[in-house]
This record gives sequence, C-alpha cells and structure tokens, in this order.
Amino acid sequence: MALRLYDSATREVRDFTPLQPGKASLYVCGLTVQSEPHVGHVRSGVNFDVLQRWLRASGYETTFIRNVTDIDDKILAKSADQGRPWYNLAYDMHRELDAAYASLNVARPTYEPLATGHIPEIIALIEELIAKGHAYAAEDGSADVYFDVRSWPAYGELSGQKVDDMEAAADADPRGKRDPRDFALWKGRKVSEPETASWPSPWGLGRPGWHIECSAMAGKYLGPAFDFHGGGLDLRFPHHENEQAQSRAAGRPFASYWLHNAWITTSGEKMSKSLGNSLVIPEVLKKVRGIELRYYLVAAHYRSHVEFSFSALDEAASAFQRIESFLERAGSAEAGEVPDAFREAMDDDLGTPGAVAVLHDTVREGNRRLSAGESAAAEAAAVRGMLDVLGLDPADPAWGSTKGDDTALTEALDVLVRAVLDERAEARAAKDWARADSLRDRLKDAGIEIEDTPEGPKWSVN
RNA sequence: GGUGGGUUGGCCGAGAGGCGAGGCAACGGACUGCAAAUCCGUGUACACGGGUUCAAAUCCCGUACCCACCUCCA
Repeated sequence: MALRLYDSATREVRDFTPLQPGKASLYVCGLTVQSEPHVGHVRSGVNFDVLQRWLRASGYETTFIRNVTDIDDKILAKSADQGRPWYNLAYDMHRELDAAYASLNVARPTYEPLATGHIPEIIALIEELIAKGHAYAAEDGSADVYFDVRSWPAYGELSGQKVDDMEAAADADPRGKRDPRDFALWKGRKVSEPETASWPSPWGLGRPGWHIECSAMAGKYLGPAFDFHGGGLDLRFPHHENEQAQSRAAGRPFASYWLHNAWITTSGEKMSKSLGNSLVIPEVLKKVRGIELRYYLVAAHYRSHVEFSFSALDEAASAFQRIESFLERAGSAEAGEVPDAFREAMDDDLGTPGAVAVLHDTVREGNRRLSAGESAAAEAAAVRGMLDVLGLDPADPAWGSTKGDDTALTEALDVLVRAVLDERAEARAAKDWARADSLRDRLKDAGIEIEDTPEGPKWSVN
C-alpha cells in the first residue's frame, strides 16, 4: 500500500502521486521570528520533519524548503518596544528557533530561505500579477500594492469559503483597496517605520506583504509546481489561500497537496503569548529531555488537537524510557527494516499513533525474549529502525553527547558509587539486608538509582 | 452570519459498521533477600436522545457542550 495523505484542499485522503517519479518536494511555512518558540510552534517542525523522514525512508529523493519570515508588523512593533533594530530581534529569535529545533532533533531543511533575502523575486512576482490584471497599486500614493480578489474567481477554494460570505475584517485598513478583502502584496513604508525596514520598488519604498514571500520562495526553490505545502492549521486562511491565489493567478500550478497540522492547546485554548511563557521550549526542557518532548509530539496524530499538560508529558517520558531501557538491555543493534505494520500505519496519513503502538509491541516482544533468555537482536534492530524514522533514536548524535561531555565527572562518580556498591555487596553476602538497603537508600537520596541485574548492580543518575 | 474540527476507560491517546491500538497509572501473579527492571494476567470506554442494521464508538436524524478560522498567528 502506497503513501496516502489527507489533502486539506480536497478534504480527503489521497494517494500520493509525485509530480516527478521518485522525487518529492515539500514547502513548509516556518515561523515569523518575533518571539521565543513555544511547544505549539515546534509541533509543526516535528510533524513535517517526520513527513520528510518518512518520504526519504520510502525512497523519495526529497527537497524540503522551510522558510523564515524575518520582517513583518509584529517584528517592527516589538523591536521598537525593546529599543533595538528589528533585524537584531529577528536574528536573535531565529537563533532561538534553531536551538529549539536542534533540541528536538528536527532536521535542517534542504534550504531555509529568509523573506528579506528575496526582495527581487517578490517584486518580479508582483509585477507579473499587475501585468496580468490581478493586482494593482493603491491610488492613494501609499506605495501599497494589493491583490485583486475579485479578479480571481477561484479565490476561497482552498479554505472552502465564498468571498461574499466572509466577514469584512474589523481591523482591515481599507485605505486604497478596491475591496476590503484584497490583501497587501507590497506595503508602502510608513513614516513611523525604520528606513532599514524598506526596500526600493517600482511603487516606492516598502516591504513585502506577508503572503507573497512564500509564493516567491516556493517558486524559486521548488519551481512553479511542487508536491506538498504544509503549515499550521491557522495558516490555511488567509495565508495559504492567498499564496495559492497569487501563485495560480501568476500562472503557476503551485502545490499538489496541502497539509495542515492541528493545534496544541492549553486549558482548552490555543497557545498564545498571552498565556505566558511557561511553555517556551527552554522552560519545557527543564522538565523533560528533548527526545521525550519529541516522543510526546509524535505519539499524537498530526491532525489531532493536543491538549498540552505536564502530566501527559511525564507519561510520555515514562513510555519512552521503556523503549530506551529495552534498547539498553538488548545491547547494541544497527537500525533494521521497519515492520510491515509500522509501514502501513505511516503510509496511512502519517499514522504515528499506530506506528508507536507497533513500536511498543515490538519492545514487549523483545523484552519477552530477553526474559526467556533468548536473543532480541531482531526486535532491537526493528526498534532502532522505527525510532530512526520518527527521529527518536537515542543513539543519534543529534541528541548531543551528554555522555561524553563530563566523562571525567562520570568516571569519578563511578569510582565513588562502586565503593558504596562493594560495601553493599559485602553486606548482602553477609545477609545484612538492613545495611544493604540503607546503602542503596543513601545513593537514592543523592539521585542515584541502583538496579540489580544478572550482570551485577547498575547505577544511573536520575 | 460563513467555514471547519471535537466530546472514547482513573489519565493520555488511536480507531471509523462485526475479532478490546498502544502507553501511563492501579491491582494480582512470576522473578528478586527486599526492591528496580521485565514478563504474565486483570477494565461492562466511546457526550446525550432517537433511528437504520443480524450487528453501531463507527452510519442517519436531533440535542448539549467545547474549540478553531473568516486578512497578526505553528
């Protein structure tokens, strides 16, 4: 059974037929780098990273573009509040985003274009739209350029809306627009905005509107037609609707499939800045490891709403630790082929919950064999293979060399712990259980867990 | 007003007409000096009211509640 995915445009699960046999092209809307990324933001990164990995694992030569929006109203407003240049804020937040992705083992895309690096392509696309009668420069001398929604009959097709049914935006600035639903392709510079945030254009100094950058960049790196376009559900309208309208109006077929990941909510509500910053990635990673947070995100289907809670996150961490301890027990194994059931789950609209269930089934079978004194090499190889596809392989160097970082400390601690364990071994040999347990308890109080195994006691820092 | 999604056991979270996904927690058993880890076992779950069907968590009608989008949003 081949890969099939839910296409938001047609609202049905469709078989994936690549434009070019054996190849897959994917454009994902990244973030506007205006604040620290929180759990909700990285969900999209993780979801599409899993898609990208599965496409590659399925044999597709994959080109993956994920942009960064580094100029927009919010960046300008926030940087002004903070009293620093907008590009400094954007750069800092971009680095925070990179760090968050890295801590979750989200692979780098083939290329990560910035909006500000594509002004010539954006201007060229706007000129093309004007020439074709789908865009116009505002007549109020503002240097704004708008897309003419009424000139494109298919407008609204992606989000299933009719122009006439739409609520006129309360906050839409009607200046210079022919229709309130027309959206900006180019925003003329306002006197209140810094000069550094504007570029010369045929219409005057200004900067790109939000949507046009993605059309321009997708076109530059993936061509006029490509396979997948992804992003968060809230981007479906207006962002993706507008991207598609302006791209198609310019004669480009654009994306064959539209994929949208659902929300992470807290207290039943969409995550947002107003809920505080307790869910920014560095804060969350004080509670669980990056690999555990990633497992939490992967264990839910990408189209399901997730109600974030730290207790659910803890459960996920426990579940993941079960997988890790199996790999430790089973010993080293190379990543092997994934089981058919895993493949079927992933092929079915990226069914990671079912895939994770297969993972656990395999772990249980492996543990059963180990308990029976048999080899679990086959299970360990399969588990490694599955974890690899999900970006959850604990042995992946991307998770950092925490073991190597403090080798000296670990060795020193090992000597001390061994000394205590030797003492405990003597006590146990003498059947002095009270003393043996007291030694173990003292280590536990220091955060060191002791497990007695057939190969002798093992210790680990909790 | 328009569009779309949701409500599943103590908790998280799949499934989309018929064999109880999986995990966490709990309980019982095995193993262990005791633990830990692991294995085996244990669950009258599908918001509510009707209907269709041999069979409904799944389809239909209705009701309730929740959420998202409608030009700032992952």
